[in-house]
Amino acid sequence: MSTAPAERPGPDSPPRGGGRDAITAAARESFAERGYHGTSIRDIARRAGLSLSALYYWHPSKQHLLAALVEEITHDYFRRCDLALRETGDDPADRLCALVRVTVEYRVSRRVESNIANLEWRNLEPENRERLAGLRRAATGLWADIISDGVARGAFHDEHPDEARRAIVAACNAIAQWYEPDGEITLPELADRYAGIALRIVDHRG
Amino acid sequence: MSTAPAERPGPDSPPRGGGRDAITAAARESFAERGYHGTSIRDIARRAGLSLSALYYWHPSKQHLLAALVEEITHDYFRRCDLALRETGDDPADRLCALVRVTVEYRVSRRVESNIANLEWRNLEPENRERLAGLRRAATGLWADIISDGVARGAFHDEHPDEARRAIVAACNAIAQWYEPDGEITLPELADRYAGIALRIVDHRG
Amino acid sequence: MSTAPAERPGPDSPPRGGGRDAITAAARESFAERGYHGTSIRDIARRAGLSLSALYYWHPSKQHLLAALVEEITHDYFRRCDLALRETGDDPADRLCALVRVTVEYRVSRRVESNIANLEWRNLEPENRERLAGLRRAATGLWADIISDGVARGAFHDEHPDEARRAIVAACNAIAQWYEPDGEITLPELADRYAGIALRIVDHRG
Amino acid sequence: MSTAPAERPGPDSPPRGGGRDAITAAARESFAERGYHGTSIRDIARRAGLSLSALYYWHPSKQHLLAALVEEITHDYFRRCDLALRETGDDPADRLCALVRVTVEYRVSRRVESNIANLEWRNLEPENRERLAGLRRAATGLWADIISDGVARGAFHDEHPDEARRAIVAACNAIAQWYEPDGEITLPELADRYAGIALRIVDHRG
DNA sequence: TATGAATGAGAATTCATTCAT
DNA sequence: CATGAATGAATTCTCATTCAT
Repeated sequence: MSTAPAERPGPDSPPRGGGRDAITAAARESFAERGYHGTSIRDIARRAGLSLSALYYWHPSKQHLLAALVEEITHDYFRRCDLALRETGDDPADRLCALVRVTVEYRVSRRVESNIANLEWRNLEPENRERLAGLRRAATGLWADIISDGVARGAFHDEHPDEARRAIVAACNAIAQWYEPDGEITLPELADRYAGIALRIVDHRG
Repeated sequence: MSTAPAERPGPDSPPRGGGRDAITAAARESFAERGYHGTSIRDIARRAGLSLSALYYWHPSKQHLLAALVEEITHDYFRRCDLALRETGDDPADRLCALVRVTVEYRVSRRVESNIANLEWRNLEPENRERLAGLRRAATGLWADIISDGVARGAFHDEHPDEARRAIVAACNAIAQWYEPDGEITLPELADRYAGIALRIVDHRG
Repeated sequence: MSTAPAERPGPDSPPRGGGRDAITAAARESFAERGYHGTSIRDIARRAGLSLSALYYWHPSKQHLLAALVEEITHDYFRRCDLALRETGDDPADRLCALVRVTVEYRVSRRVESNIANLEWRNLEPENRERLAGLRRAATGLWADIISDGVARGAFHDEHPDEARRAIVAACNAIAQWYEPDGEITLPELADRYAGIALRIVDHRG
Repeated sequence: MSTAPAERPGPDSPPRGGGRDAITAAARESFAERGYHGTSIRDIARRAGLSLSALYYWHPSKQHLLAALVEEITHDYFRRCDLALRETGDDPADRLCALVRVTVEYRVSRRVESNIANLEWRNLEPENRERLAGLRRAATGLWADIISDGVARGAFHDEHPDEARRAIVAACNAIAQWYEPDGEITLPELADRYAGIALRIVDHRG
């Protein structure tokens, strides 16, 4: 209810007239390209094809725009993780691979969003940051639980699960920074490779 | 002795001395804390305890300040890598571990600098970015060469050296973002753990 | 169907009557509280529980809203003065007291309106101000006539009737600025006291 | 030697041309003419013959400008009252007349300032208002003490000293709103008339 | 009658930068 | 070496107002 409509009107091209969505899309792209402080609300309005004031009709402030964006992205990512894990059995390796897969897929198919969530977090005002901190911790927990479970069951042999988790997450997150959409490597293939990397990091032994 | 403002920063940043160093230190901290665009030149001057004009005496512009910082950091990091590799034999595993070690150490002991080099790169103006791009590529080359050598020699068995390299580098870089100086883990211990992670990523088999 | 815009729907809409009156009442209160320029048309609409557009349906502009208010207040006050004097004999002291009484009563029972008429006069556009200037002069004339009549008849002995008039009017007008509705003094008592003050100012000798 | 920015103003201000004083003078005139909210900082800057930014070099905000002005005026007025009373004997009638005289003089010779202090008080932010509230109360106290002393000594016979005080003060304050500098009446003469009015209000009997 | 969506002008304030001294 | 004073452009945000529906 709070942000974008449930129905997505399409992946791109803000059509004139869809005020709110055009602004959100423009903000997303601008923040991703130049960062929060590097983006002026004029940039956003221009990109959305609207006036400066229209922006304020839909959003109370630039900060609110960022917060709404980060919130939506964070929820979206978390929901996908949750869903993927629900469809996966309880084998730790399977679960780790599922989480890696969904993350890689998200970083690739939602590059722009991923970079915002990863890089602009620090530009949230404390109030907004705190509101989302719980969700962030929950996402961390998804990884941590799988890894500690794998270690407990003897599937993973890494002795430093925190470092393993951080390394895996950092590697996956970085994808959004270097991935070029027209590269030759396919998404499933990339996901496979990162799943392999993750399994090796936790020292999985079949 | 030249007194011209273009002089190189000789000693290793004593926190507050005379003009130039105070400014550089203040800029470093400010950029790291709030990002380039989130920092005003007044923030820097205030932090340095100097007037705005003093800042312009030493540096022609805010962008120049960033460029100088990024340049220094990039050179410094690269020099350390180079040095470490020179003191290491030609065993790929040894070399990979050496590079991980020096990187982890840098990310921890120069957290602030690491974050600037990693996050503010995109705020360099094209001219400055291009001037440093070669050095960046060279650093990438250090990792790539080691890995491809290891694969060639049969020490590493990973089939996707580019992904392995990116994963290792991303994991190491991320340290600067989460490391807390007063955490209980020691630096050598941390370096060991990341060396292990790296070896597993490239699928090293002793 | 797009989501609600930034501004909250405002759950506590005042139970005011329909459109026009709600707007007038809201404008009256807002102008009194924060002044004409300190009040935005949005403040008024919000207070009236109506949309911005509804406001423009009833009033062509913010300035018109002020002018209408001042006009109504000025007429209302003048009518009361006129009425009171009509019901009073031709004894100057009686007439002066009657005018004081009606003024005090107005300043107390219509505090908000009194302050608007007194303080926001200068924010009328020249056209509106001129339209009401005659009425203002007429009100001044009521006082002046009584006083000069009293002097002529030997009832009042003040030698400076203009200053006397101004002092009496200023004293009465100021009531609207300090009077607290829940104070212990009753309105008739207050009117009596000010009547006494006025008589002393004009140096009335029974 | 000019004062440091954003600090206290010098005692003498009006000479136009030096940044700080020009701004203060321009703000004074603008606020008096159109009120705080009716004045834009552009108006002030234009009037001062300076750029918008110069204004912010000297004053941190528009509100600060108002607060500084009101503070200076209030102090100045109070100081004069205090001084005048110190030079006056302890006869209540003499003291009341002295206070009236100094007030009338202030309202006439500092019309602009008087109107600001009287009309823009409500546009001070709570913090600033509270800081000055004590001084305001002290000024009220000067009047109240004299009147209650006069009543106690049997010099004044008014039975409602609060109303008397308010009426006198309101009458004096209003002068700033109607007085025209080129009117034919001289200042001492005006002061005499108001002293007479005041004595009659308190029902002074020689 | 009313509203939702939009706008251009203008609000206060901050920006990086300059320059005489 | 360093500063105090200033500036024009840009910043975020609010204003009164409009108009199709």
